[in-house]
Amino acid sequence: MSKLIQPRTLKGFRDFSPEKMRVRKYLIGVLGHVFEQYGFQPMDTPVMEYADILEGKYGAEGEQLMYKFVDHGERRVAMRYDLTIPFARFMAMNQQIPLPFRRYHISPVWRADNPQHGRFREFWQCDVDIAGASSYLADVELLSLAYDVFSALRLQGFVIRINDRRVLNGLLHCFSFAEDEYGEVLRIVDKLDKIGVEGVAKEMAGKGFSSDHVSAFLALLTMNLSADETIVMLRDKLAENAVAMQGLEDLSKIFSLLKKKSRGPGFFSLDLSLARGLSYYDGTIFEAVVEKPKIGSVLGGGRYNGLIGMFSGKSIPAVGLSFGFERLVAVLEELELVPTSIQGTTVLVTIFSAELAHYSIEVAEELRKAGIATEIYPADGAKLGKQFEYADKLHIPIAIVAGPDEAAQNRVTVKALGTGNQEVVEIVELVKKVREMLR
RNA sequence: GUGGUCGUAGCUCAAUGGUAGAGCACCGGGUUGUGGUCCCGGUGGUUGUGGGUUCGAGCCCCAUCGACCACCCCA
Repeated sequence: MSKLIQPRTLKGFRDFSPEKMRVRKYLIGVLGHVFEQYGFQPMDTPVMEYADILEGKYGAEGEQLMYKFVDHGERRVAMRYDLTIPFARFMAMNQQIPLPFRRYHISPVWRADNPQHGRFREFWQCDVDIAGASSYLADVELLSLAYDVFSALRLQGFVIRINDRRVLNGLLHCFSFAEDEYGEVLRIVDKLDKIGVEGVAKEMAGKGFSSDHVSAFLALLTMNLSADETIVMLRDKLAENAVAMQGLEDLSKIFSLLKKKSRGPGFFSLDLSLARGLSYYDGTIFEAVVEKPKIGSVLGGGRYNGLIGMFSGKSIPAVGLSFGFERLVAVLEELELVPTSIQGTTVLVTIFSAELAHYSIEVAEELRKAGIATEIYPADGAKLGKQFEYADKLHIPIAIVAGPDEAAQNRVTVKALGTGNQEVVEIVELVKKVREMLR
């Protein structure tokens, strides 16, 4: 006898039991449904790409987390790190596609990050993008879609924060930060909701930024104003910066078009302190958080007008959202928002004996033809009690007994496990009776 | 990648450095045409893995794998 191999899974990689898969399938279903309501089409890309396709797009930190290796043909390859870069590559390779192009993509990506709650090395992302539309109207479509997704998932409180990199850059310029400092400043500012104004001020002082500029800048970012008031205030401040003004006007139109959505369970917020880490965003940026549980952002996104051009040489404006699939799964599980009606088997047909197995199979066929998910107990010697127990454990709502008494009269006993009520019915009445019991 | 907490039966957890246990789950019986409750009995462990210290290690030390937490970064 050879030694047992220790069963184990790689750090940050998981199995999905049927129970876990049920939640995931539900989420995929809701997401896909809303996306297709908005006209987005599904697509997929390979899990591996040539390394140089992905390299240099995610910053130095991102690059360290990328799974890279040399394949059997000596090619330098990398595992998909997100869904946006492969999409950009796809667009560059498929220039016959009519623009604007809307697609969605729900697939796993890989990052060699240290795992934590709701954070894994293999995890699913869910991207929705519109390529070939530079207008704020594309942004409005996506933000409206995000709102509808969260509503469809029955999330009670959520905030979709919106900002614009052009506005942010304009402000950084106003406060005399040098252009090569923007990235670092924004990275620190992004922690505002986590470490507070003082924490950010302290960290920026630590990096040697003059405290006058920093405190005035932070005061502006954290002013407690409505979106409209913020825009009015900034029009004044950014008047001489054409690029920033363009961003501001886009924000203005976006907010005015989204106004009527905010009467539901969530709202949109113009948040000047929202920065987002990824470097390819160059216009609007988005992020969504749920009120509970505290799990970080469940959605990120923004405009990346310059990205696709890196592959095609021809600039194609684009804007997209990336839902945090794993975090949404965690939210649904913790808030118990997955409908219990999403079951597996509806009916278990018991096997009375080997001699009567054919009768049980006939009964099961009848139910399956009617679209009722039915399984037969796969053993011809098990006691009925054991078979009922099995049905009960799997929360199968209905069990059928097809014994000699029933078979002799072309009947079966149909039992609702929940109430314990049972009835003997003719085979021709079976489907009707089962449907009735399910109500 | 850095720092910390933890790892004992399928699950949740006990066990002064001195005989590895409980509850639940599982299997069998009470109940050979009916589950959930109840009663009785039973199976189950190289204590994550590999070394070391010790007369003796689940417990102490080192390494390693994994989970979680804080950084980093992000979904």
